[in-house]
Amino acid sequence: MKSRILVVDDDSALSEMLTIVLRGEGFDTAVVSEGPRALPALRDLRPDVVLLDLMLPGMNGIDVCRAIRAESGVPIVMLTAKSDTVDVVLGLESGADDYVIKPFKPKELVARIRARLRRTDAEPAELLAIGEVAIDVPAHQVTRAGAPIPLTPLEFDLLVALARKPRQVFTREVLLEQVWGYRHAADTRLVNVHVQRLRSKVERDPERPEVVLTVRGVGYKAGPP
Amino acid sequence: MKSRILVVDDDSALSEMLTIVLRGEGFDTAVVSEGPRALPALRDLRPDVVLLDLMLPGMNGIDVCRAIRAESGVPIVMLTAKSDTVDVVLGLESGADDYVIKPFKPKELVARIRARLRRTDAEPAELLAIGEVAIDVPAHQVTRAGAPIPLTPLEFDLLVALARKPRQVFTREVLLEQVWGYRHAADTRLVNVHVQRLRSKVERDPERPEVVLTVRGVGYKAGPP
DNA sequence: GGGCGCTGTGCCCAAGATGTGACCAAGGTA
DNA sequence: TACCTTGGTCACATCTTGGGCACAGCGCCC
Repeated sequence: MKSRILVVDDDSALSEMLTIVLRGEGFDTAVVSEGPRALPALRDLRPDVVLLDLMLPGMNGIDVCRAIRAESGVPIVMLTAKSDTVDVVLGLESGADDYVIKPFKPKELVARIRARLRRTDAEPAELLAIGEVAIDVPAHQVTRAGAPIPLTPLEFDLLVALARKPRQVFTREVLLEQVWGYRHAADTRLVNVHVQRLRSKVERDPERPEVVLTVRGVGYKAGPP
Repeated sequence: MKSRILVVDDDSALSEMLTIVLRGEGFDTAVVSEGPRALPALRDLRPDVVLLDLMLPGMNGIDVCRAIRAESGVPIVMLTAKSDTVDVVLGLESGADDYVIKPFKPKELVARIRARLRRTDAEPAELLAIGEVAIDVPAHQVTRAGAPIPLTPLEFDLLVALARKPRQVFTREVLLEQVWGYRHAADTRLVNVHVQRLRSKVERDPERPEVVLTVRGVGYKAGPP
């Protein structure tokens, strides 16, 4: 059974691109280019996900989002122009479930949509937290105060491994085994380097880590409390 | 051995439902309906997981969460009303480990709790205490009245060795063997020096040790319980 | 083919941890 | 009291550990 996606977007070039990408990934798609037409389309098509561009003429994307949410629990993924946190926060408050920042990679968008589809019928998201950093494991996304933090796959796995047992110390050997899959300890400096890279992205002040802490002579652990 | 779950929730309908579900799944449960009662319950019951309703508005759930975290590493799973609020909550650095978004299916909640238990149960938290000094072995952390005390690896090992058999006297030779791994006694003054360094960090008044006591002519022992 | 992002490795440096020697203080004994 | 043994204190040299670059190989996507 194909999943149906409703695209609400007034930029015809973009919506055409989206249509091609999504059809190529095996989704059914429909496009409406004006906000007010989103609601009728929603009722007719009963899409599984709504993809909503925040920049719409006539009706603000936020208002469209609220209107949709008022009468349906359908997952809404928003497209926003910049990483402007104000937009993101507004969007989430108005009922959007997820957002993607332009410019985005088609693969990323698709991944995000698939994650959203999985989540509605399966289990709720596995959400981990270290301090004010949130980790959405199935969506493969890390955010700090709502702002997304891009991580490489390895960095993500490393962070998740630590976050799943918060406050517990992991030796470098254990991390090599759990994250890298190395059976017998190789060069443990590898871990140092990736911890440092992870910190440079995740920490507010990498000089004073709060998320990934060093336990000298032992290893690392996910931060306090 | 049944796992104990402490439910902190002021919504009696919900907490009743939770009790039924969790008992049906083989957990022991206890419910407190007011935030301030959570801490005493925590000390009495020593639950394996705390299930904490955020109880918006007012957000006193956050305060309860912080209070719990200040004195225990017990896993905290939060119930929150909407996915929108998760980011907000995270910004408050409450110290929760996991979040479940309402409305949730009972089976999902149980799955999440089991996952959390699996993570922490793998290595049952080894908690030692000498007087008011607490030692969390897997976390490699020592605290006095909630305040963390930084120790070097050697100092930590030394303290743990003593704390594992409180009141039992260890000769310097035995300590050298257990902590340093020296097979045949080297210079035992080494032990003196490190005991002294340990005391300077751990003792309230290093002149009058209460944690690491000297037994003249024999060795050292962990202070009275 | 070209560019880019991810990963792994080598090298250097600073901070921290450890071991040792010398000296002092306290307690016990003749 | 004088002396001896035991433990505590301090200072310092050395070793270890972790962090910070820089760079090379590789795979992937244009």
